[in-house]
Amino acid sequence: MIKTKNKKFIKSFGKNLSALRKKAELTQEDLANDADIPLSQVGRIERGEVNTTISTVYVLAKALDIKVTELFRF
Amino acid sequence: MIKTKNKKFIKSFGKNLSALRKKAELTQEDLANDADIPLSQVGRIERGEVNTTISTVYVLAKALDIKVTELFRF
DNA sequence: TTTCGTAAACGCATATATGCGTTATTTATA
DNA sequence: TATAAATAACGCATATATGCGTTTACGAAA
Repeated sequence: MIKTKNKKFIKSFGKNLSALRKKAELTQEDLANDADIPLSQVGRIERGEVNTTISTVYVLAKALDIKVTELFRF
Repeated sequence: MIKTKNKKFIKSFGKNLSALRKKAELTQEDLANDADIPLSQVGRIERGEVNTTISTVYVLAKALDIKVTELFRF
């Protein structure tokens, strides 16, 4: 059970990821391929449905060619 | 199965957390209490044994009174 | 050595992220 | 409108993070 505050944090993270992905002009599928994770997972993360792990954050940052810290700048 | 590169990332995260905790002059138990997570979990994260989630990173940052991005500055 | 504080290292159950599909639904484009 | 592209929303199995407790190891101080 995720606490209310954390749910908001996870939602914000997803929104930020979505924005950064679009800024990079990538589709969810592109990002999924580049990060080598399932497309469905990218969707779930962006929608704030899952409390993703730091290793996934790492591969997403790599694929977006940005620093991990950028994904948390919101 | 965590990839080699990611294992290094997780290890680095743990080391950084440990350093920031000590800088805040907190024991693992203090941090666990403040972040409201099990003591055993703090240990596992610091040793790089687990690929922790962003919500745990969030509560750790809160407890340490630092920004989430600081935990990824390494 | 003995005691104490701290961290490591267990075991085990439960919740949930992930991985891999498939099927809607929405959005954009011809 | 029709078609395609992109995303959402499923289902389900597996891996693993978490939660909680206990035990062991280790260093420092008495």
